[in-house]
Amino acid sequence: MEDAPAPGPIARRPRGSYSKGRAKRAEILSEAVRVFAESGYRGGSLKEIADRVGLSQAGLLHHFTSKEQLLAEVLAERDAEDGARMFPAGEPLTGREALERMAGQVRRNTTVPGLVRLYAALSGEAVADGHPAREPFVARYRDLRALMTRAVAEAQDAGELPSDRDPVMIATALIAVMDGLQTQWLLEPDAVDMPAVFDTLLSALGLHANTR
Amino acid sequence: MEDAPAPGPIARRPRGSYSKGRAKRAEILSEAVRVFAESGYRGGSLKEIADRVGLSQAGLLHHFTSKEQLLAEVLAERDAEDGARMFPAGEPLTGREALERMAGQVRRNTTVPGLVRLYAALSGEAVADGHPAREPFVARYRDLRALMTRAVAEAQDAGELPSDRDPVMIATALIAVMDGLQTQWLLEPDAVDMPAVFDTLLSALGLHANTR
DNA sequence: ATTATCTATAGATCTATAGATAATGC
DNA sequence: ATTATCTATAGATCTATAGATAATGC
Repeated sequence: MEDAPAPGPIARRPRGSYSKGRAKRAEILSEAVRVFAESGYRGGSLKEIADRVGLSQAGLLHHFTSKEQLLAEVLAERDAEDGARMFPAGEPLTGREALERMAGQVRRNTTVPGLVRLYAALSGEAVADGHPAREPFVARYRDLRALMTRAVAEAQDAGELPSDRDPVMIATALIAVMDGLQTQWLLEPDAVDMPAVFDTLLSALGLHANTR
Repeated sequence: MEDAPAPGPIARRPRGSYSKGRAKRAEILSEAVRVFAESGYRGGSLKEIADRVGLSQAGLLHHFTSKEQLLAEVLAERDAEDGARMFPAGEPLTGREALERMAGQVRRNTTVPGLVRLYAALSGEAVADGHPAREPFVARYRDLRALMTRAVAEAQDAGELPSDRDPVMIATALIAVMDGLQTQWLLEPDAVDMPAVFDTLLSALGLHANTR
């Protein structure tokens, strides 16, 4: 009805962010990863993040309307990036390949302690009712279980894994090992060889080492 | 030299706590478990604990000199209790028995979500440098790995597990699964059957179901 | 007399908002 | 003109301590 640019008070239209703003926003996101990794979401303060990117705390909140929104964007960014690495869209993997990607991720994790810390810290908090990371984490595990369950079932069909086990159980266990290893490794890196443990488990489960 | 009750100013000697005090102290400890389980150590406040046991926050600090000391006592108490259940002193277990105790603990965990939450929340925070729970957690995992490594090696020697795998790797993996399952289960209890996953893994690893 | 609690308070934080000023780009 | 920042501040917390009062038990 009144769609035409009404000659009302003043015709103002948003111009969008400047390039300087976009750069600062990205900088904030990556520094937020570090701070949340070190102190968790509750423990990490906006002031700490702001200081590290050279802004006042109020200046930071110009880019993100609340601490919660900042966390949401951090999680969305990490999920997109990590997911893309493990299971690139448009590149269908065989079951075996998916399992090997998972092992590859475990190997890679040893080189990015910061990100490992982020997930360890956040998942610990996220189990609390009403925590802003709870829903994202629920969804993440749900997806991951579905994905890995399919991979395990496929590997079984291809005769690369014994078929007498419920793929859901095996998939859930593999994800659990991956997570549990991170906690032990973060606490005592020299005492826990994450990739070795994971590979040992895969082969103990009967994944026959072909190319590996 | 001056050991005799010096006739100094006034001969004062501490009398120890009254029974009412000891009871309150125990009450505080068990409520602290709940609060730390719900909100973690950082997120859990002394006021919340004090309210629940019917004390003022300052009144609570009469029994524990600091929040950190309260946490230390919570951890010490839980460790003693949980450790005693899994590996009772003076009752030597065979490797197989130790593995079955572990499976039993996984089963039991499904009945005590509060305690599971406590460990999930605290281990997430504990990976941070300087966190008061860090050292206790490092020690706990170190001990647990040693214990389970011995159990796995023994089970191998007894021919109940394939012997071609490094017992340290298997032990570390089993502990990791136990922990990782808790996170997934806390987030979506109905989607994760912890005992079933753990049992499936044990049998997939070749632990032949005798009595089980 | 000693322990158990309370009220009050100091001293730190923390997040989010209001309102001003500086920088950027149609 | 709009975006990017800043300073200032409201309003909540939080832990720990000081100093008073109430309860307990040699």
